[in-house]
Amino acid sequence: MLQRRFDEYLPRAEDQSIPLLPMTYDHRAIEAAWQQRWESDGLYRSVVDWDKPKHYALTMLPYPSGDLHIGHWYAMTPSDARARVMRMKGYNVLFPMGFDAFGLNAEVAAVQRGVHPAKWTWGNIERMRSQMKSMGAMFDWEREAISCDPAYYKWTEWLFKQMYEHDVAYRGEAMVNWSPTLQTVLANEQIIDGLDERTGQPVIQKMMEQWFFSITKYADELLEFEGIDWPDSIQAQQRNWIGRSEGARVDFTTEDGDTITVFTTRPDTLWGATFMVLAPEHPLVETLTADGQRTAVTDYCEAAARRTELERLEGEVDKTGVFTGGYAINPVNSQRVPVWVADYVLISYGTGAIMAVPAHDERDFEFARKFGLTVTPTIQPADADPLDGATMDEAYIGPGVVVNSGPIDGIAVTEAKGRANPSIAAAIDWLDQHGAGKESINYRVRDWLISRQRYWGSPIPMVHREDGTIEATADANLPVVLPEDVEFDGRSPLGRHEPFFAAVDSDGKPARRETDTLDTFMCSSWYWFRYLSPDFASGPFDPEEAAYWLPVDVYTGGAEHAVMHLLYARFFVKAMRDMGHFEETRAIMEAHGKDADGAFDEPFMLLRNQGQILGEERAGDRLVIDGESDGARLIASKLKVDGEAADFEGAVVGELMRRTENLLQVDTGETTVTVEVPPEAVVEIAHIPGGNDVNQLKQHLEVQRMSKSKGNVVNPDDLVDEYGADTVRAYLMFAFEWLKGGPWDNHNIIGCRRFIEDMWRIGTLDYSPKAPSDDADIGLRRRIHQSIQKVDSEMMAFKWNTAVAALMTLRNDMLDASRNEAVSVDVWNEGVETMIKLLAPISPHITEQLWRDRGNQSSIHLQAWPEADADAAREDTITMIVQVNGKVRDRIDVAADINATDAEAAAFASGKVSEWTRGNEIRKVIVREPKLVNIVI
RNA sequence: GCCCCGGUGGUGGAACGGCAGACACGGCGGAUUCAAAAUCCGCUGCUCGAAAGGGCGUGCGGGUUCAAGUCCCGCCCGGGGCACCA
Repeated sequence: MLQRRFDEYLPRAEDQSIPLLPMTYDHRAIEAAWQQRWESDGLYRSVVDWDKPKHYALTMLPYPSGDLHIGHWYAMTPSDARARVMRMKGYNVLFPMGFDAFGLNAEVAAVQRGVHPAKWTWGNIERMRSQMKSMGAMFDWEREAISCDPAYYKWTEWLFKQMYEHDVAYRGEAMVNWSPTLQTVLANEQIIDGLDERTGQPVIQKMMEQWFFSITKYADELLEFEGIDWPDSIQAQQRNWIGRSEGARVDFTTEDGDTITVFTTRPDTLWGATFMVLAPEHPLVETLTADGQRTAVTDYCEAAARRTELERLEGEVDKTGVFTGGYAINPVNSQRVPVWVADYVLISYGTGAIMAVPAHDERDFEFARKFGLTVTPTIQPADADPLDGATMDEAYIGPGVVVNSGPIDGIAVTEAKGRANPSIAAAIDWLDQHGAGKESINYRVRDWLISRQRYWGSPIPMVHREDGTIEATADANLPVVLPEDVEFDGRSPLGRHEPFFAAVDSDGKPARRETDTLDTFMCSSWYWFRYLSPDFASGPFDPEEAAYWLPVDVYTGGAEHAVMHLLYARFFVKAMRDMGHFEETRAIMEAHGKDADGAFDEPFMLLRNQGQILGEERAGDRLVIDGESDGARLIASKLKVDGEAADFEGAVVGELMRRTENLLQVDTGETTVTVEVPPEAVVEIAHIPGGNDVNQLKQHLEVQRMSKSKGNVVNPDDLVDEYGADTVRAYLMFAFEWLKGGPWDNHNIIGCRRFIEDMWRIGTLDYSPKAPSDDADIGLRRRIHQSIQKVDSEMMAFKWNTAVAALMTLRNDMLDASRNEAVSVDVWNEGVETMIKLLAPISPHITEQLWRDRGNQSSIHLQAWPEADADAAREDTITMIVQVNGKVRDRIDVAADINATDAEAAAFASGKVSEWTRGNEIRKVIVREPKLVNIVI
């Protein structure tokens, strides 16, 4: 029988500092005591040791927003568990933590509360650091880096200066995104559908002089993912974002002699270019416009400027535009083509001007038909009547053969892009020979706009001299410190704070300091270098540390950073490499015999993105639905939430089980009905007054991100207090597919709490066998060693749910063994110790307590990771599947090493099989020893 | 429109092309209890059947294979990214 030995327990006299074992499993006492003890022992300090293999595990650093969120736990604790496994496997593991502390959010939040951003941020850091400690993670706090600390941003500034001196950073004028709400410019990556991704407010396009990083120089290298193991979706997103298109740049000449350069992916259709279109912001619009058209063009451009990007993208389905009155010459056939202005051409892509080929481009076709412009086909599809520009009713996009195009007539047009398409290759060659244009690659990605008209960020270490030139602040004067005695009124105070902006240049003349600050994404583009040596005073990182720890082996964090942080980080490493910042590190690596090739091309060798924890799913509403069935589902015409059966005649009444979009799964008590709620359905929701429709219903039922305003926040502190960090950690790993995430569910956590309590029972059981048997020993050892194999491989693959499941299965086996009392004490102990070790990365406190309580002096977290004994794990009998025509008809226990002949014989000996084969010719027998026999009749 | 990822019991989720539904929650039945909670034992995809056992089942339709949740083709649906991108 299981028996607890609560009353037998006494603290071990020889080591009073080990926390006392509580009488019962008391997670509060155990967790607090061990966290303190680990800290005082420096258990998680990581120090360079060239005699041991290193492992740099990194998880994205939090932004100090106030409180630690369950999402932080979800992201960080599996990362911690993985780092712990690597440590137990003998690696010297670095697992640091810090804070991404600058940024607009902190500034806005602090000012709203009437607190200084510095005070607000540092307060939050204190709070979150202590909350993080309650996770029991193995963070090495000695290496903490905080981006708003002058000791940190000195090097952010220094790196900016390096970029400037190496022509990677530059000041330039460009059309940029300006947020009137935030009173600052934003990077393209921070704009989604014309809205600022943080506040959801519209941004407008403005011509402004700003600081940029020329990330476009690295576009091609950033498209390469060779040698790194990153998720497909992140690679795809980055490739999409970079948006490489192969084609040509072609110069058209206006009648005034100006050049209009266009980019096209289809130079083979140049002979069909019957007009041109400029973006309203294009610099040549002004000069090209004929007097008679001036009013119309000016009005059009002004109207376009007033519209936000959002309206331009979403509002206009119909093409608009106006003729400038000007003409240009098509260089391939010297034809005179009219030049139009239209906002379907974007100033921010390509050259802001296009050649329009209405016959073979849908947008140009629509425009040409609307304004009565000439359509000239230059591609003839095979097996079709000749295309007629006057009568075509849509643009032809497919393959064929080139026509009406002089020198390239007759060449095949395929679906291939770039030079792989014979017609495009021929056109490019022709352009090249005639000096009319050249092969060109265009990227969608723009240079990274890094200046912000905000206060709470790293200062840009530049001064504007009286003569209008710009110079960098001398290294000796870094960091340029952000002043704290400022007043806030919605705009950045720096531009009005004379003690800050009054500077002197290198000649001693008065100068004005740059008052924009750096995008906070720059701070987080190099933070993993600072962790290596947060106090290092003569560079951003100590090459001695870097040589040992770099590169980062495993990086985990949210996929929302796909085209921001994760792209910038890659760019940064490449730029730092090209500026020579890793040369000393490389030399040290090589001196230690470590291969430095590729160590500085990419920041993170392996990347995994956890999913997101959403608010708890809303179900259980009582629904009354009237509608008609289309066979598969019920189409609702009227629907009432929390209504009564009598509300509609003949209605379906039931409980909401699940909602996806406008499809509801409704449990009527007898069956589950799928209900579709079309937009025109009449919807009544008791506590939402007024006219409701399917959108209110969605709102009402939405499973979504947790937020304070929605009141669906799961507070990790409360969970930890109630269940313990060990249980919460295990639950977060068990309840979700880690890479996917999902809605929070408060009910299932009890299963993990039971599991942890069972671990306690097993670990504290005073076991003695009643009837020891070798069979029992062999059986349990098999299960133990199979569990080691399973848990190890699942953890290495980030499959935390199945790793925990395997441990739960072992728990069940151990509980069975404790009841049967047939295994020897040695095997029982082997099971207990293996379980403690395998669980240690997931639930570090209870395992430490049990381990020490079993008389061990050293921490569980310093023990070697269990290695599976393949012989012990091997099954000697297995269940062989016998199929007839692929259907399972019998299961037979056979020796695991059975040969094909015996397996077949065993299968035919089965009575169940002969019932199915009787009277039939055996056509074929497939034997997959030792697992399966399939008899085909 | 293009790119990426998904769709499996009441729920979260398991399944090297080879026993679909591991593990857990919930549910049902039982034990214990004066009773409840906790705990323990059994059952739990749907369906026909008293049972033995059978049939059906991984979004839909085809295909490859002795064998398909898994591979291929074509759809539908959901999530994410890009998008008047020249």
